[in-house]
Amino acid sequence: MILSPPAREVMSTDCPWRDVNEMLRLAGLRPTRQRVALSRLLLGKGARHLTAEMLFEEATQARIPVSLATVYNTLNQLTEAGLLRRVCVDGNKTYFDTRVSAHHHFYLENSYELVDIPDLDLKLEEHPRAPDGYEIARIDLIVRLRKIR
Amino acid sequence: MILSPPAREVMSTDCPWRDVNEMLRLAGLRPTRQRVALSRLLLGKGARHLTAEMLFEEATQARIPVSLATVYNTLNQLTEAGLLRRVCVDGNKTYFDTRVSAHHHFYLENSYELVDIPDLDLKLEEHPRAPDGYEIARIDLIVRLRKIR
DNA sequence: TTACGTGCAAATAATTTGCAGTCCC
DNA sequence: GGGACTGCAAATTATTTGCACGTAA
Repeated sequence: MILSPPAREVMSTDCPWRDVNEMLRLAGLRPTRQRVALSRLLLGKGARHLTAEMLFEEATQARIPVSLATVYNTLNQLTEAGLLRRVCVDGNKTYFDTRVSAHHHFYLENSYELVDIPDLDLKLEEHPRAPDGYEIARIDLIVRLRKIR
Repeated sequence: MILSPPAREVMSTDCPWRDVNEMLRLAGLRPTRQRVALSRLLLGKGARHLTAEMLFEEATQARIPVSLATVYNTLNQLTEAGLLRRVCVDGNKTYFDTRVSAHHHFYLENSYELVDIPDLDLKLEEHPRAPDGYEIARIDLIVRLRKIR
């Protein structure tokens, strides 16, 4: 089930209980303890880029009892529902981005961090038209950065 | 060891024996049976996008006795040497691109195929400047395509 | 000769899945 | 109460590595 953008906008601004519950319900997911807790961690503080392992770690620190498998499942379900976006950087780790609107990324090769590129900095390319018979599903632009010296 | 662009240009245009041998030697790799054979498959016919598994399959069909591990090792060594470029599309498969100069890709989501975007079709974006202290290592642009209907 | 390569099988790493028990509606 | 969800452990997939043997210089 795909959530329409406006619905998402409202829900993710901050993170009071009812909103997360409702968000999950709208996404067709039962608001269980684990899902609610993970959603709050994810969406409670602006744009974030997390791996499953990172979120699991955070949950553990926050004394939220949840298994790694459930973290994976939840991330996949929220992605499915359009509440998260999968970002692939280097093949051996999958990042999940809490900002789902169109935007691009810097990848810091030294620290393995993913950072949003401010829209202002990017007068977007006239992107190529899709070949006949195809439509553009999405455009991923990743600028890989390396520390100088 | 990194090969300078001009050297590469010359070597990869076609694929006579001596050139591949020399190419490998210049890259600091001993031109063994397997490496020579794999290099010819890779570089013998224009731009290609292959996974290790695909190359292994091709080698097997061509009666080239080589192990999957050696295919992986060779791909990594050639990438290291700047003769191939790693492209990450969806996290669970690594593609190797035989074209190492700057260019971008279409990814066909239905067939899991990677295709070069003709340079003509892409008036390149004024790409964002790197933040202070960083330099741009590389820019990856992937336009994901989906078949219409 | 001798260091570098190769093949195989075993090791890793990230992620998924099967299933028995648990919890929301 | 019943189906959806969770946790655990086992399975999968892509890739890497250790080591005995082979081969190019």
